[in-house]
Amino acid sequence: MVKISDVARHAGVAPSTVSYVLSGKRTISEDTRQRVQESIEALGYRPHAGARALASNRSNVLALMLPLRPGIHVPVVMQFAAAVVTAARAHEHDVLLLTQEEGADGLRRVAGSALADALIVMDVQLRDERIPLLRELNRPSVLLGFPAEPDGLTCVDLDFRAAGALSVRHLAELGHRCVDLVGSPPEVYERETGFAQRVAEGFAESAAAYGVASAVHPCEATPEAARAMAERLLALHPELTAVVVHNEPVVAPLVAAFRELGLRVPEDLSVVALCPDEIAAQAPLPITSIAIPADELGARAVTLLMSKLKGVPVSDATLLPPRLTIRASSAPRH
Amino acid sequence: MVKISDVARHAGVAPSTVSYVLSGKRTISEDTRQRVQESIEALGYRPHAGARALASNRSNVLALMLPLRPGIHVPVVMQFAAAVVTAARAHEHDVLLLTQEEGADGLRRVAGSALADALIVMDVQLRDERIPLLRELNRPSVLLGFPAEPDGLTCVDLDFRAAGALSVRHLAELGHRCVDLVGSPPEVYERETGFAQRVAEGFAESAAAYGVASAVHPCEATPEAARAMAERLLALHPELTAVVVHNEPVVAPLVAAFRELGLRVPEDLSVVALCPDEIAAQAPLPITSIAIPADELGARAVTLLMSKLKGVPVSDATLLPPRLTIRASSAPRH
DNA sequence: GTGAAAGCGCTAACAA
DNA sequence: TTGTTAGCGCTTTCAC
Repeated sequence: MVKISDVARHAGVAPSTVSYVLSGKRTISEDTRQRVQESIEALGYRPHAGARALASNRSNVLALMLPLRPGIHVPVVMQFAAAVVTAARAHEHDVLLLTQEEGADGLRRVAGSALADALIVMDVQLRDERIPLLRELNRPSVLLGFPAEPDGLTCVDLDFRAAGALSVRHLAELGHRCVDLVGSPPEVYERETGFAQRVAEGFAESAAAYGVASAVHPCEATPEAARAMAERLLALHPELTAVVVHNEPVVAPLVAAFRELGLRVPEDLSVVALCPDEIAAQAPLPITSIAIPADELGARAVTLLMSKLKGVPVSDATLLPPRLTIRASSAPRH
Repeated sequence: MVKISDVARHAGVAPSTVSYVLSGKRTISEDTRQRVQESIEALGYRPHAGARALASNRSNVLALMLPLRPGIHVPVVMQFAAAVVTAARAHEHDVLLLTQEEGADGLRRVAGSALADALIVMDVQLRDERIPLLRELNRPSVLLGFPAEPDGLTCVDLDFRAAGALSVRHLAELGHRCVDLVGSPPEVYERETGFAQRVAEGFAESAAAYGVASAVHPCEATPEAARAMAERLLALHPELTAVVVHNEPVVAPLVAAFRELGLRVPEDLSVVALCPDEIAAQAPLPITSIAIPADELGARAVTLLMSKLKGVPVSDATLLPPRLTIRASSAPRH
């Protein structure tokens, strides 16, 4: 194995000089830098990660804990992971993969053994055993999502309130005057003070602002519930011309149900969904949608961590703006 | 930070004794072991990963390179990754995540810097820039899939030939006497001497063995091609009662096409697919299928690496047996 | 602008 | 069965 002293000898300098050329932590004459770089190339030198971590107290590794539980949409997780790895590499860091299964112990382990300098935790629950740990751990961390008590933690997420508002805005601008929200299952609203509520709030506020008649309907995540919901909505609001859906499994069945009930989409009824792009794009009728911006979330999580590692303070909450992709399911009211 | 000397002092032993208690590399009296363990607990000691890697020349980290390119079915990748992490943890190892994008350089980097002890590479292409590197690198590796020249490399994959055979066997046992294979796009057969051929071979051999009439039809991966294929098959073989599909995007469209042509599935025509379980299970009509056993592949890849790390030789090729899941698309011929 | 040398925390050879 | 100690390869302080 080629080591720093080999490079130093080859270049006719001290090992510390090689180290400084690599780190840029002190000024080196152009001449020496050149020679050292050439020696590094010539010998194919790569610093030993462990030795580096030991001496510098930095592993240059981020730990990323991903959920594997059902209900999480897998492509979104992968997209997020890929974005994290790519962003980390751009900052000379590597990524250690942990599964949610490992829980708080896993985080404690990689932090305690100095395997990782910082932690990214996806799929944060409102009451999460990892939260208290992350507080006491003296390693920077970023959470994807917001727990019940986010104070002092750095959290990143889609701005769900803005997403709810944006869905209404899109429909209002198409001329719709009556829009209902088909939401998540009832227990999601009861149990969590989380994103489902925020979508509903943004939806309701924006509807009020646009003078659009609106209502929110929690809905179980089954095709049968979707069918029943479609019938109920038509019975309740004959004047309904647009629907926002925030409930992934229900998107396709709901559209199918409306069609079976004799409504044409988008001619008679426009549909906007909050769901992963894969679901919206691959539906029989491509659905206008607002997606979780997994790429941006991953990249942002990493840049936040990098700031924290440098000691630069960052804001606790980062809410990414929603983006709406117009597909075939929404059209002007007529 | 608690270090090994703190534990040693607390337990009244030498640091090396603590090390040996942890590694089990020499016999320790039950009494000492007990005291040391208690001190470890009491102080919350965790060995410094970098120091360990430096002194022992082992990082206890596996690098896992995953594909993100389109065409790869994402849930399968995630499932594989999860299995690798879980298996690695069972062997006291962690997993470093690399993206295919990093290519050979990424592997060289993590191997050269001693970040990882061993490498797992998924989605191996027939002509892959990483293959020559893996040969010359003095780190054990396992490939998922088979390159053109697999000699000397440790490869793991589904036994595609057996999968082809199994699909026929299932249908033959249901009484079908005429079975066609709708395969991958033509260029896959031309370009690759890989899994597509092996499926076709296993299919053809098994058909011959069961005395079943059969034919192989490459098929483009589009709904239109699926529709055309359905028409063509019916025209060619009016007596056809079963079809095997090895072409993910075509599974659902093909079934739909047969139905539109007046055939009932499975009453008039049985269908078996080689595709990820998600696709088979979530089709409008759940499809009897043989899946890529991502869990087993991941676990096996890790155990193979562990053997290699211990210096135990392993066989070059590991072919996992196919498993067929019976769903609603296959039934006895009548 | 550069060098010398003291550790970082652990493992494993050697010694008892 | 246990202790002593010499590194592992790097970073960083101190010195010039």
